[in-house]
Amino acid sequence: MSAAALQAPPVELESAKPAGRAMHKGQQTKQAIIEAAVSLSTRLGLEGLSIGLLAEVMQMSKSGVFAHFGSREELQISVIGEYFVRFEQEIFYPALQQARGLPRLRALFDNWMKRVAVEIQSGCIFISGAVEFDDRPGPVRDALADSVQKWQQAVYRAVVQSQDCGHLRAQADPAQIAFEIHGLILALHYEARFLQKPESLARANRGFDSILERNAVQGRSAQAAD
Amino acid sequence: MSAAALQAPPVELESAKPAGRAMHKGQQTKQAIIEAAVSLSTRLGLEGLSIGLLAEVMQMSKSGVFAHFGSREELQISVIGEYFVRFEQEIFYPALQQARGLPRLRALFDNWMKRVAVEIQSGCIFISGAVEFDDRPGPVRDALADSVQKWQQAVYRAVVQSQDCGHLRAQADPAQIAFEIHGLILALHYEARFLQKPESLARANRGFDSILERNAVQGRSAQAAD
DNA sequence: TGCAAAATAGCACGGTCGTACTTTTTTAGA
DNA sequence: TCTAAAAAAGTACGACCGTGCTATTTTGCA
Repeated sequence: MSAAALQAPPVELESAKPAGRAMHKGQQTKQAIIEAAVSLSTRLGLEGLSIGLLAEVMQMSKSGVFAHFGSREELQISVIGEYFVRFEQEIFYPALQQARGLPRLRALFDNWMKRVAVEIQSGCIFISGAVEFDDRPGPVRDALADSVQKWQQAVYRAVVQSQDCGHLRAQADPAQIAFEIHGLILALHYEARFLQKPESLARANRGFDSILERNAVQGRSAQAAD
Repeated sequence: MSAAALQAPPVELESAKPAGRAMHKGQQTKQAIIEAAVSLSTRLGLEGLSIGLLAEVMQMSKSGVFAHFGSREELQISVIGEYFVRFEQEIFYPALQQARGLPRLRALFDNWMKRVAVEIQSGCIFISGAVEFDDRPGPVRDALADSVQKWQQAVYRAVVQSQDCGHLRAQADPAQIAFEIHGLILALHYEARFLQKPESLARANRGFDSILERNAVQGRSAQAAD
């Protein structure tokens, strides 16, 4: 027991501060490496991310970078984790400030669109990763799928809440709505980033509006909706 | 001029037979290599396709394979060409047998769905390639984008024809409809292949029906539709 | 059937990759 | 300030990559 107590790092406790909480040098550079790795991965994909290139960007030696992770897979998993955290912070949490139901669902989609508008230039790990790992089982694929599904759950809940609030038809299938929203985002990403069609952003927005209209409450003057 | 005539291969004329038209040995094996390459590329992506692996599959030497193409890029372009031809033959041409308008559009989508149902196991070069080459300009990207756009044009035309035939509302934006169809296919591929959700096939079909309903001719009893 | 030409194989090169092992430098607490 | 531990660098290895160059084998027409 006392041996275990010795192994536990004595610091760690004042963990309140979000970004700059007292880190040792190693943790700081590890965080810096991960951020550079995320930036590289969005552009080159998780498979295009190499330790050599990462070391070059960081102006470190390959082995210096490598030591922080122990394997390439662990590095990739760290990247996925960081990417997911940003996803939450940029899209999910801000949307929580909107009222439950349609307003929040709208905010979720709008924030998502804003993000994709940026990713048209850089790329999205959840999309490129799905292609890279779709028949390569293992911990990286699992981490990726977990993150994506957590995110999809959030969208799904927002749809269900919109039904509960009477903003969307109760008979509508919420999973079908989430599926179609997902399709719009994927088509936007494909056509804007690969085919370079600038009108895609407006197309995705129109598609979303059309989904809401089609699933709006009928008859009784559409209660709180918009 | 006579020199040009000499360079033209003297055979080539009885080109009627679809698969086995009189080839020299070289052209036969080249075709066999391309077919193996397509099979590998659907699973591993155009970037995952390596000459070494291809040689192993073909039971040939690396240099033997390489000589047919002169470069990896040329090999990739050949794969894209072959893949496109199959796309046409499996999806596009059969749909032409249906009557112009909604029936043909439906056939196009149905054939497409049948194909994607298979690609859930293998993969789709037009999807993985878009991710791999979306910020890598060059002849491969161009070949890929050309093929995709040719296919999208075909879908677009089928939509416009459905309007011309009075099967779909004339006021509808055909490009928007094509965009949303594309989204359904992409979501299907993503959720079925990566997330392994078997209900995605039904979701895509429901989405397509919903697009048709929403854009059906109003009032006057929907002329020839369905 | 012989022979040029086409097809295939063999081999080597420089490059990048992930990662193991060792050595040096930097860090931070007593 | 001294020193053990943490962090980083150095080096090397085996694997695979695309591709050039040179043999060897196989083809198909005169």
